[in-house]
Amino acid sequence: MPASRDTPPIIVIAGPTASGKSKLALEIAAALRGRVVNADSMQVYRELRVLTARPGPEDEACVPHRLYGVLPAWERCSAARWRERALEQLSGPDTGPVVVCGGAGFYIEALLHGLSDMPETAPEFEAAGRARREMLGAEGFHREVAARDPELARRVPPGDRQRLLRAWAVFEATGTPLTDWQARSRPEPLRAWTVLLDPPRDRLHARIEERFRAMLAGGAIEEAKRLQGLDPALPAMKALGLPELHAWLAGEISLDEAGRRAVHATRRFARRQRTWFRNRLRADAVFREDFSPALSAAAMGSIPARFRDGG
RNA sequence: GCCCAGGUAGCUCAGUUGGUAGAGCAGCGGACUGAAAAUCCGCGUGUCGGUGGUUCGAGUCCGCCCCUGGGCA
Repeated sequence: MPASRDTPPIIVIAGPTASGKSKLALEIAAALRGRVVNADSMQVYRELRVLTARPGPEDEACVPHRLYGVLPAWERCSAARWRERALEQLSGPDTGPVVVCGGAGFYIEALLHGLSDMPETAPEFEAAGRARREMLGAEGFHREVAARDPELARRVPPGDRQRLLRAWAVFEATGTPLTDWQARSRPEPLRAWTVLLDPPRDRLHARIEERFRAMLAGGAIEEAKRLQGLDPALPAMKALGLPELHAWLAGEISLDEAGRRAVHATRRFARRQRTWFRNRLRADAVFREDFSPALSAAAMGSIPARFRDGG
């Protein structure tokens, strides 16, 4: 059954960073008279424009872009928060297909397959967990999590502080193991047509490098300066290139070195994205060639009629 | 030309009194249910610069040669 009457068709454009997603999404949304919805965890932050290669005003003038730059950098986005807002986009007054575009595999999965329903946990619990881990050490903390949620401790190694912290905090906040919450059923999956861009590694690497140079020329330094002084633990402060530019601004490394590190970090990120998409995303159409008008036409052509209708 | 210090994995280097090599980084693969551009997990054969010798056995000891850095002339 196609998407129900009150839900617009969903087209997903996924792929590693610098694979040409935004451009393709724009073209598809323009052709089908739909809109682009951001599925990138960093492009949601208002102050991050250059460093995240966010679509510019010209693009937004051409086609409606949603969920880009919608949160200030000092707030914390999350898959759940993003998902809620993305769902709003599916039930809003707009017409035309929704072209979900982004490199955050986790976000895309959260939207399409949902997250188990569970209460939010106040940030204090996480802070307490951090202190606890500091005190007990990695192994000790892992054992403590194991006492509360053995199933999770089995899955998650002691080194994975983020997941352990989350599990600890959820138990402290709710008295119920995270695993139990996660065992709750997820909603019905949403139907979507998923296009994956997966260009050759060498091309991707070259593009990442030239793109970073363009970012520097395009105001990345000013952008980084404006974000100096914010808590480096904030998600927005983890944007690729930002810590590196901050290190340069602090006089710790040369600009060249900052560039090398940023490009390097971006490549590694692209590798993780490919792993996710390759193994976890169920793509309906995969394009491995470089971005081009021909690819754009082919991608467009892959979309079945029932996903084109703006109903 | 002489003296010294080095030449070991793509890079930086370990290698105990001789028992046919191992870390970090890079790279690659993988995981992923409210931080995800995050957070983790796994994967190490390489003419030990070359060559001749000593030895049951040489990255390790000896000779010669080559290369790199530094010093003295």
